[in-house]
Order: sequence, then structure tokens, then C-alpha cells
Amino acid sequence: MPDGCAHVLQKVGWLAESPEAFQVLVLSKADRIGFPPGARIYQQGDQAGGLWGVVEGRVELHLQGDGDQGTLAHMAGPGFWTGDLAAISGGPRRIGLTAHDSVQMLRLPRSEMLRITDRDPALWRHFVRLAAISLGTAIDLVDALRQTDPVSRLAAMLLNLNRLMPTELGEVRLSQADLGSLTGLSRGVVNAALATLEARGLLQRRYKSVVLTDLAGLESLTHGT
Amino acid sequence: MPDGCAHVLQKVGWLAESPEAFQVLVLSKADRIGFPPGARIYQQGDQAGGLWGVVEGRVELHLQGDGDQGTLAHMAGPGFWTGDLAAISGGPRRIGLTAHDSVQMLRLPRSEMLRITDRDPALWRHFVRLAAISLGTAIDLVDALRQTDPVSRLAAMLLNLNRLMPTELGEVRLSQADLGSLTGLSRGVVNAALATLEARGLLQRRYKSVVLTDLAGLESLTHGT
DNA sequence: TAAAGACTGTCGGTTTTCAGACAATGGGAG
DNA sequence: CTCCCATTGTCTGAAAACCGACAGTCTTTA
Repeated sequence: MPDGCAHVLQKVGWLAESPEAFQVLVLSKADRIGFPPGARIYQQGDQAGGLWGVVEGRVELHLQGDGDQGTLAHMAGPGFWTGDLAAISGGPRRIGLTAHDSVQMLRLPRSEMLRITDRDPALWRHFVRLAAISLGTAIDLVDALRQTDPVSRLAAMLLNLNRLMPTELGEVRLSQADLGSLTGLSRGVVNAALATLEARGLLQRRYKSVVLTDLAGLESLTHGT
Repeated sequence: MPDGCAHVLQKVGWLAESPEAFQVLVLSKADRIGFPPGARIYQQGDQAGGLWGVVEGRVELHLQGDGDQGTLAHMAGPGFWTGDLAAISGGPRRIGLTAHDSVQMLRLPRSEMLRITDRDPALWRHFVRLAAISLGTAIDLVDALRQTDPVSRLAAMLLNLNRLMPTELGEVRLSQADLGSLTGLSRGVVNAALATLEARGLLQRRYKSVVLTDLAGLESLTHGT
């Protein structure tokens, strides 16, 4: 098993809840690959390449592969897994993945994945769980994007980001421009919305980051006024 | 096996691609239940109740369970399956489901589902496929909601709806008010956007419906510009 | 330490959306 | 067949978001 992987992965995400034998099997077959900031990990239309997991750093999810790289749709940190849809169905990638920081990734090739499940079909169950988590994340995203009020939408998006890239202090380290891209709002409106939320004591604006100080308060904003 | 189910289900969606033994097993264990228009099938927060499949009619997907019933987020027709996330992870429902028309549903209880997979763990694989399809649908929805231009957003949403509730002529039978609720736009803007698309020859406005006449043209609107 | 670059907070003009209203039209009920 | 109601197409004023621009602040690099 690659050194340093297990301690991270077993602390975060779905793998921790799988049987240890399964963890060992997955981790021993997975490659560890590093990417510099901005590097393309995979993009829309690529053929299925297996599962990818974030070990360290943050990755950007892109949609609408406009020939180029598509627009920034979401971000995620350690413990996030992706590629399940393409890996399972064998179809082309639906999203693109790009390194935001310097990133350490874990890759389980599709062939290895199939080999593992061939040997023990019951392990499919754990890939089901993985897909279910991805689906939950997508639903959260839809939930956030359906908010029409900028303040609510930003609050929902910040909660999602905090869930996908957790820090001890509830800090979301993203520029307001990035938040604008994620929410589909202009930078000016993002700033105003952040100011509103700060005035209500729900968060603090920092340089290139936002500190969420009242998660419950933010949550209450997202379900109807 | 319930009469009349197989011929529908085997024509649409994921089940058709599964081994026949799996189809028979699922269909023989599933209940068939009818709902009148507007009836609540399940709602957010409910405990996992298994898989639901649409046999006939159309269902509404609701999000943001605002105490009441939440806002209309999506619609789907025959061949659509849902409930996988809750059924698999055992957690509470993330979305609510309501009958739009008079609806015939197929329900596979969670207990039956687990019994089936206990007997033959390899069948998990087919539930993975099911979850993957749901994830693809969710990504499509995110894709549509991320369009900022009303015309593009509406075009993307119409394509999604046509995919989820296919008719022979590419007809989406929904009022402009419903389309407004689905896209998060006001009715007036929906009308204007439809007029624009009609002027370009991409669709035809009808009473309580829209006929898509140029799917490729609509598709090209959704990626950039 | 100093300079350069990037980000934030804010402003004003322009464009767009929203909310509500109205007449005209289509479809269903009796 | 006629009436009734829901839906459409359109318009208005009010509200909001977008865009570009600017000075001030923060961080990093030389």
C-alpha cells in the first residue's frame, strides 16, 4: 500500500466505512499521482479511466466542455472521489477535473476495479455507496443553484464547499471571483451578499477566504427565506 | 410478474440492459401502485423505502423541503427510476416525489432489494448502473441550471425534459409557468425565450406544450455562447 | 525593505429581470 | 354548441444584476 495514503483516506469519506480488506485491496492497487496547480487531470469526453481520489490539495470540477476547459462548476478537497459514473458505465467523462492547488491524487484504474469486483462480487456494494455519495453531492449542488436570492445561493454554495473541503475552522479559501464563478453571480454581488451575511454574524470575510461562523444559521437561509 | 410492466420497463431505461434473470427477479418482487394527479409519492426526510420506477404518467421531483412540499425542480416520465440513493445508503430521502399526471409506479422495497443482492452479490453491479444513471441525470440538471442566459438555460432544460419524458414528436407538454418554475425564470422571460427559439426554427410553441424540432440546434446553444 | 501583483470594497450607468396586470386565445365541461 | 376557466402573449414600472472602473489593502517576490 502506498505510504501516507491510508491515514488520509481512512479518515475521510466513504472508504473509511468499508471493510478493512476492501480498503487494503483498493489502496494497494491504486497509483499515486501528483499534479501541479492548474494541471488538467481529465476532461470531458475522455474515455473512462477509473476512479480518482483526492489525497491532498483541491480540485476543480468543470462542466460544459466548451472545446476549451469549461466553466468552473464546483470544487472539492481530500476525501473526494470521482470518476465513478464513467468507470462504471464505461461512457465518456461527463465532467472535467483540474488541479486547483498542488494536488496528490490516487487513481484506481478501471481494469483493476473490475478485477477486484470479479474476485469478490460483494464488493460492488461499496462502489454503490461511492456512487450514492456522488449523487448526494450533485443534489446538494442543484439545491444551491436553484436558490434565486443571491444571499441564499451563496450561503448554500458555501456550505457545500465547506463540506467538500472541510477545515477545522470552517474556512473556505476561495477568492470572491471564484465564488462568483461557482454561484453564477458577478463579483460585485458576491461581495454584497458576503457583506450581508457578515452583518448577520454568519461568517467573516477574509483575504481570499471566508470563515463560516454559524453553520446552522447559514443552513436556515437555504430552505426558503 | 405484474402484467404490463415488463413490456414498458424492458423498453426503457437501465433495466433493459440487465440480464433477463435480473429483470424477472426485480419485476416479480415489485409492487405496482397507482397515484392520482398531485398525490405525494414520497417526500424529503422520509426514511428509505426502496426503489421507485415510473411505468406510466409523469412525476415531479421536488427539492428544498420547505416544511411544505418544496419547489418543483425536475420532471420525469416512464422508465425513470429513483430512490436509489436512499435505498442504498439507508439515509433519508433527499428529494420529494409527486404525481403530475395519473401515474402508475413500480416499487421494489428495500428489504426485497437487499434479499435479491444477498442471494447473488453480483447483482449489485446493476444497482450501480442505476445509480450512475441517476448521477448523469443530476449532472445534466446542474448543466442546465448553470446557464446564465435565459435562452440557453431554457434550451438545456427542454432537452433534459425531452430526455426524461420522451415523446415521438419531441413534444414537451408543460405550461410556460411550469417551465418557469423548473428553470427558475419568470413566466414572462420564459415566453420571450421560447419566442426567440421559435424564431430560430428550433421549436414550436403550442398550447401547454413545446415541440422541439431541432435537437442539435438546441444542443449547440447550451455549450457556450 | 521595497516594489509588484492580486484581491477587495465600492461606485455609476446600462441592461435585464421581476411582479403584476390586461386582453386574446385555447380547451374542457356541461 | 356555448360557457367558463386556464393559459398565452404582451406591456408597464420597479427592482436588481451586470459590466467596467477606481482606489485601497493584502500578499508575495525581488
